[in-house]
Amino acid sequence: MARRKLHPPFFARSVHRVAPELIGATLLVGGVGGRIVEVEAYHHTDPAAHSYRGQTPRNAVMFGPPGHAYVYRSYGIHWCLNFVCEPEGSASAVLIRAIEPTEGLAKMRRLRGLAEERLLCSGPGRLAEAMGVKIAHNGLALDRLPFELYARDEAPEIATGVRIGITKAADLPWRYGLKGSKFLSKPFKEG
DNA sequence: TATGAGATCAACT
DNA sequence: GTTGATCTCATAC
Repeated sequence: MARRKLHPPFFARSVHRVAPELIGATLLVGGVGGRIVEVEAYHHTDPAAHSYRGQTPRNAVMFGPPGHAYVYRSYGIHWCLNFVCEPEGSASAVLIRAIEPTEGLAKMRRLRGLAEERLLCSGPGRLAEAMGVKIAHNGLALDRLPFELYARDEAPEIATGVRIGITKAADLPWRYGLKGSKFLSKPFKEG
């Protein structure tokens, strides 16, 4: 498989361009991971975004340069992985919601304490646990280990829909997924 | 299939 | 004190 690395300029654009282009890309953390099949875009003008109300210690990375990882704790227990986008200071990010596991299946099963492959990485909290992502990854550059990001070979069919689990700006269609994938956290409405 | 509780932390009221 | 970019397990239909 031809592997083209994703370089920092890829992320120095609008989240709304970056998010759909991440579908089908390969993400590895510490050598394990797979193909990204579901993401959501969060822009700082968007009431659902952590950055909407300005900078705090938690979301500071979102206000830094693009091409870095923003990791936060969700509901007190889970870790969620985001990619910071756009030029410095714009404070937008793409939430990685689901991955089709291809590399390091055994290690990810061990980290998740789980046998079923379909549920390994199908959800933001799940994929973070499977790849061992935690607060130590907050602020790390995405073009350096332990992160590895590779561009997709061909543009896949993209499904779009409303984002999941939010109450503010819940009608914005900023969720993107690989059409027909079994590894989505939730199916997209048929279109 | 569907709802409900619990885990547990940062930000906000 | 409440809420949220969540998930798992339990109990009820």
